[in-house]
Amino acid sequence: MTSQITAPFSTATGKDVRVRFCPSPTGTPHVGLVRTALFNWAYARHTGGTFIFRIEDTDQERDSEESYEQIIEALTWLGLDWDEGINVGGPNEPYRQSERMDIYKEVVEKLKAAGHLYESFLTGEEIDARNEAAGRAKQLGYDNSERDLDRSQKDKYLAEGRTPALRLRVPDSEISFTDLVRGEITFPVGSFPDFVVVRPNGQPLYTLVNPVDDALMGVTHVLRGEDLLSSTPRQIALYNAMVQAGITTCIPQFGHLPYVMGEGNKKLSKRDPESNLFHHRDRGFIPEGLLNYLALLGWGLSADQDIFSLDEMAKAFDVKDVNPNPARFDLKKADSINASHLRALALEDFTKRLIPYLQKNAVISSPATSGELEILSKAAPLIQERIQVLSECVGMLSFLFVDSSKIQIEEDAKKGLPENAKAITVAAIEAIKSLDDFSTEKIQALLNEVLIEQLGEKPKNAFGPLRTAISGRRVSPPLFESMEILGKAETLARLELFARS
RNA sequence: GGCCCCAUCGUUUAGUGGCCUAGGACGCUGCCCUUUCACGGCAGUAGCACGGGUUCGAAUCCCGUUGGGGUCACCA
Repeated sequence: MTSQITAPFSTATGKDVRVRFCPSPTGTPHVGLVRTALFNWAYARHTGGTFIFRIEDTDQERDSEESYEQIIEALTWLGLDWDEGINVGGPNEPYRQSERMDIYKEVVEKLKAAGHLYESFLTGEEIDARNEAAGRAKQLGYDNSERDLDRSQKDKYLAEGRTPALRLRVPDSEISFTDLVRGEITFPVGSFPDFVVVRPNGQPLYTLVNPVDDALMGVTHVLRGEDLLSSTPRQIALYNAMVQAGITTCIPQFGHLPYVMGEGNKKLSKRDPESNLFHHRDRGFIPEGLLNYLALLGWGLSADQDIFSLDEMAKAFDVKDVNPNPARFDLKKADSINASHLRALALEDFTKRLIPYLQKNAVISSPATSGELEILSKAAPLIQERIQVLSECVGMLSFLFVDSSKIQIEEDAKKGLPENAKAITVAAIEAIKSLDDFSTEKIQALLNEVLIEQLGEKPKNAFGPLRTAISGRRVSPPLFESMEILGKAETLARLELFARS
């Protein structure tokens, strides 16, 4: 039998580069998954190559249609477009593995005919038992003992009612490859046993289907998570068999992207809400910000620039520059990056993006009324530099959309107030009553004169109570602007309510 | 346990033998600006895991140690 890797690795560059994103539709999209999609996308765009989007739904137990749709929604929302695959088609249809079973059957036949696959009748328990009997460590797994089963033995098993799984005969040699992010990696002989590629019931497994589709779809660069690193030699062995069987011509190049870590020193768990892409969207990350931050987990545009656009990334991105060490998902930094992108948004765009968050929390109606939109258009510029994630607009702006009776004074807004808060408020009321031109400039000039000049209050003491009265919060948009938006009557109503409380 | 990967401030990164008494960003601290908060500006805090080599010279190359992570399925 063949025991060497003789197939060549892909040498594709530039427009010939073909990368893919091939998630399994299980659970909600994970930020690590998004990072993988992003790097593949960026590499395709950088090289001018092709980005393929395929779905690996060969696990009927765990796959769900809901998850499938969420993945598409995620990519669409993020703006990571693909050239070939789900919903857009292409020369290698279909792009859902569950619809490719006939193709796998054919490949399996070719592989069998070429002698690379053999029938394996032993069950898991029997394999364990054999290892125990042989004094062989259980972790070593299968012992390749059925490589050369003869006809009569097979018939005997068949007569017992057994059906065989199919295993790949792996080379008896070490396997090396040059990882795009880590350099040369070698696995010694015997690192892994012959592995199952088709279940006894004929169902092909990921171990077969993933490399087969990459081969058939002409994938030249496999950029994926570090967790797949140790299965790479197995896949190279399969590729080698496929090349020898005339199914494909070369082995793709591999690049293993570092983990996205969570708290402590563990891989960011699927159960951690911080791993959930939609959780971040709900908090108010915008695609620009989230993608920028995720890119920073293992890659950087330059030594001194953290903030960049998708386009800038695509221009500069090369897998070779990806850092191999695992990176911690740091929400504080992510927030800060997102805030920078929020500030960079055109005002109109920023305003539009606030609407769903306000609606979701019933701050404004859906669809929004023209009155609400008018208030929003005046209020949005006041908070664009004040929030980090969009959902903060709810707390910041809701006081502008209700009348005085609904204002609740938050606890921390009461804390720093001076003892004469009510006297100050009363003074402000008296002053404002006679003000006809209720504009920011006039309000500010007037209150400055009355409270600071005449009463001799410090600005902090003078305006703190008013802010609390108006917004119910310690942190709010600028005070005089807020008053102008509310109008004279509403402003007075709130101040009076506060003065009497 | 076998095998594989990883190792620069708290975090994320720059650094590919001399430009490094190690640079940026986030965080944190202080100051300035200021109607709170935020933004912005300025300043500060803090790191090459350890031990051997190689070299005139090492964060950078090699070996080892330690630490961390992953993987060893008829899941993907």
